[in-house]
Amino acid sequence: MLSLKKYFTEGLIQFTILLSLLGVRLDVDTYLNSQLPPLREIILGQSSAYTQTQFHNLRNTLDGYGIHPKSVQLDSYFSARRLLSQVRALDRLQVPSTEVSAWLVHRDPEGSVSGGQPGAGSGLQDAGAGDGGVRESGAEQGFGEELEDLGAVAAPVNGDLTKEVPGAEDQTALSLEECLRLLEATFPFGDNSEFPAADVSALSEAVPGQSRAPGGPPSLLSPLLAETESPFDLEQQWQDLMSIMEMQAMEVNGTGAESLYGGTGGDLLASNYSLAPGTPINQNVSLHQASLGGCSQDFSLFSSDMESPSMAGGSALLQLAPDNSTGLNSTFGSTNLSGIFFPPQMNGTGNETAGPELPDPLGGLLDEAMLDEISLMDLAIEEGFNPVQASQLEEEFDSDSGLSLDSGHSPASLSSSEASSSSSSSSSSSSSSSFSEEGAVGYSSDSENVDFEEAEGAVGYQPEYSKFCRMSYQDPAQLHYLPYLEHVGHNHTYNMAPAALDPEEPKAPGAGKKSGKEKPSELLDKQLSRDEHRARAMKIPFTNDKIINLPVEEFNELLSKYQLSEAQLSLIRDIRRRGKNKMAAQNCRKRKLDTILNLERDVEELQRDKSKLLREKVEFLKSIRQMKQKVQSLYQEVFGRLRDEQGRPYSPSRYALQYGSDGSVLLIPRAPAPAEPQPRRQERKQKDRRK
DNA sequence: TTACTATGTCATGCC
DNA sequence: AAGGCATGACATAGT
Repeated sequence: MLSLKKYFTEGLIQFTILLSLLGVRLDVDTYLNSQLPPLREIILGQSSAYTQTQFHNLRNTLDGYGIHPKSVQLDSYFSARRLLSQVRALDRLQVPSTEVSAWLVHRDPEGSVSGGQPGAGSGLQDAGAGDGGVRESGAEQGFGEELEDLGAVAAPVNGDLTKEVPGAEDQTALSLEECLRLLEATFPFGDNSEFPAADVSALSEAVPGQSRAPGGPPSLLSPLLAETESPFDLEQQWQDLMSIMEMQAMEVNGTGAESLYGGTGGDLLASNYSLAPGTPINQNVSLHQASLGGCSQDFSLFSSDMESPSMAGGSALLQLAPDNSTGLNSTFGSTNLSGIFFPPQMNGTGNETAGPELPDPLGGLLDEAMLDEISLMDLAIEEGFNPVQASQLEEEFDSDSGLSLDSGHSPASLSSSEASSSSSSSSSSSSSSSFSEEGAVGYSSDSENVDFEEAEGAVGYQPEYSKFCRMSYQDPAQLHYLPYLEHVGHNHTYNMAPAALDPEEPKAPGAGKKSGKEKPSELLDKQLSRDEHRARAMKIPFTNDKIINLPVEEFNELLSKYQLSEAQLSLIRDIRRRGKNKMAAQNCRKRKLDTILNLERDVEELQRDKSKLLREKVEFLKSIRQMKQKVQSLYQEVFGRLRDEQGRPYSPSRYALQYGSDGSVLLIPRAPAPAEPQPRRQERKQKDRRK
């Protein structure tokens, strides 16, 4: 199996790559579905989940085989963007069919071009871009990207490729998630490593002082900083370029969610910094830090965007978040921003505002305060999650890996509404069908006994199914929605074996009123229940139907009309008791069945709700992160523009901005400076932070 | 033959 | 107290 798996996957993936290079899209699903059912598992892993193993192996394969880049032209770039969008769409929409696309990814051997962005170019082989294009976790499930974006809670990634390779068996297993990552690593927003040289380099070179010097200081591209402001409106160019790419993306995925996800404004945000020249790849920067820190140079902030396409794509949120000043204030309150916005990577950046290593500016604010408060574990507790599930979910958040809240974790999740209920619905449906079948069988004898109902006056007792079915609290018609169940009928009259009949039963079965029926007596005998046989044997002068269903008063009156022996009376009472109990048992089972079905529906609904809430949570977390980044950026802008009496900028290591609850921003000394009675300078700026 | 399902029946508790 | 209902447990027959 293993050899087959390896052989097949290698061959198929390589072939797919070749086809992809030729512009042919290969639909693997056909092959997966038709001939070898296990092949789907071979390629995609169990439950079509894109396993981590394959995730690693793709990288392994690409790395090992050293796929070389083609000359990437602008068209190919857009094609790559389209493929990226397709991959995203696949991830989002839970594509019914598997489509494997291949891309050529390479690392610039010189690294000069790719050096500008973390994760760019190095994502494949180096994986050393820290949080760059390589993620440790390979969860390729539904919410992968969204959860990826939650860099605020993402655990640091050492970016060591070897760490991801261990245990990899299929060398060429390809997952969509991996493709996405590769694409992100190859064509990150603003990335220039694999970017068409004709485009990006032209843009980059067009900016003086923003050369691609690998070791160049990651100067902040804040438009407000005169020293770093490029005479060239680089952002505008990038916006134009990104708008084109967005149109490309829209072609693939026109959903509204994609706008939030796929990256409109997020691209813009990323584009603001995407061409930060010579921004070195901080190999040691954790994603956590990357997303929260790096204010001064923005490259860490940017790197998170690079890593998180969905994050970068949060344009709508990005623009909406600042408007929500209330929420922002409520979130930040009068937090002393001095300890919040201090970028950890300020030192060595060449920016004069840079200072020694400083705490993560927003980490303490959002990560610990916000994200902890709405931790998944809390959610798990509130929603009754399985602790294991919750921890796993949180772990995947931390690992910044993909996650399918629907299919992957919740056994039933995959909400039927969306992706969530895939597995849940499947499991539930299977059980549901079984239950339905059971229930239907139990109550399918309605039609079966119509004949007996019509045969009024027959000696044999026939339960009034129509009566008790109507009498039951549930409409029996609901059991008929499964047509095949109508044919399910059972004759449990226990008279199949004549030897089992009471010895006093008359040999001639035609003693009853039904004897005149056209049916053969033997057949009629078989249709009689044991009590009917007994009644006939005891020569009970009325039908079992009357015995059972007459009201007690009428029943007693009926008994009084006849001179019955003690044995006959006992049998009649037993017949009545058993008949009523039989109906009661049927009703009881029906109720039980309905209860189970209702519970099952409730479970499905709750699972859908859970999935929906989790998706909303992911969106909220994304929004929070975007707001955080926006505040970070604004902080940088404001702080960078501040000048003292001599016109010198303030050192971020010594000063910080404090955000007041009333919207004011105070410049305060970072250090408590107990020696100094008062701050050397305190500026109060009434700034409207809202855009 | 065995496992499972559907149904009937009994015992019991409750109303 | 009797009758009826509900239900768990068991038996039986069928698949």
